Amino acid sequence: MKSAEAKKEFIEAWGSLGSSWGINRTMSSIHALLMSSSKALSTEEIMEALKISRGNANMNIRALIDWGLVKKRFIPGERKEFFEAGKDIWEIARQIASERKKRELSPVLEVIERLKKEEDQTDPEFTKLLGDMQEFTTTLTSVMDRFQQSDRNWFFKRLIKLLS
Amino acid sequence: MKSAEAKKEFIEAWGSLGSSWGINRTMSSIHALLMSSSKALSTEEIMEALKISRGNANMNIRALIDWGLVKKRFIPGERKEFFEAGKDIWEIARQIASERKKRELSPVLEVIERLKKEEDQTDPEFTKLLGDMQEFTTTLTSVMDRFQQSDRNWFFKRLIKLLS
DNA sequence: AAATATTTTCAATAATTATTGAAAGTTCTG
DNA sequence: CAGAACTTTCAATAATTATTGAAAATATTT
Repeated sequence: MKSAEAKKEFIEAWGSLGSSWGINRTMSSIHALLMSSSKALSTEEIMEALKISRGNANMNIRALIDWGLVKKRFIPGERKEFFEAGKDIWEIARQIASERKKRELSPVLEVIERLKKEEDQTDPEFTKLLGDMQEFTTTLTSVMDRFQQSDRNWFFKRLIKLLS
Repeated sequence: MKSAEAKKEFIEAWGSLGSSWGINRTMSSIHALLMSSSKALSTEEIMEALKISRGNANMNIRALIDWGLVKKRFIPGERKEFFEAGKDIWEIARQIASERKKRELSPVLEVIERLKKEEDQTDPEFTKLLGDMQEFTTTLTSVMDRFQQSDRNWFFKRLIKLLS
């Protein structure tokens, strides 16, 4: 299979993955396109490759930059902007985990924490549920924070140890 | 704050959480309702509590059963079905992780694996990306499998150790 | 087996989310 | 600073996803 064809399939698969996890399909497609590209691409090239409008391309490129997954790249002599994605898969995973935690986990955890403090404990089972959830998320958050702070090797080594 | 009010907020928060992670909001709301209920509920009670139609209630209850998060409960003397959700948060997390992996991760990983085998390696950077992804997902899958198989205490203890 | 209770299905509709494209805004160049 | 190149915004529209409600199917009782 030709590399170009494989890239297309990869872009489609990555787009579906994002889509099924609540992320705009175009956003993840652009991300996949840039990850699999050997050079930085302009908005035009992205529009062309994915057959999308300028507005759509622009919005989703901005979102990717906002997520810290894509960076602008200035090319000497060129007037327009070029974009490139990081290719270190551990760094990418770290970044996505971090952003999702910030955007789509923390707000809910804050609600649970507040309810735990404020609810009148009429139903002991419900009180227990809130307590257990807090304990669980505290542990999970610690793991994720370690993952965030750590360099790849540290976390990797620990993981291997955990699995042995 | 009254327990009933806290439960309502919890249901809303859990619904939003599901929604932002690509899960039907009604499905997660029903799950939250059942988790926070001290007794098994009938379809009517769920419809009433969440102000949803019978069809919607039925479909999402089935989905929750399919995900292994909710079970039917027969109540002596009652003709209709009652439903209850497991309340062990570690078990719930394990179940959700397992289902999501099966439904929304594995299909993509299969594509990546196939591409890695079949692509012609014209672009070394792209070949590396596929390889790195496979390595990453293999590690992640191992961790998740351990999490699946393990009892709570085993994983918990290891996690504490990992963090210390 | 007819009447009744309950569950399931699914076409129609509603609600949400994504996309377009053109106008407005910005930055650069001669 | 005028014009050209490029980027951003956003109202209109399209596409997708969720929900309803009533009919069909199934199960239970008399």
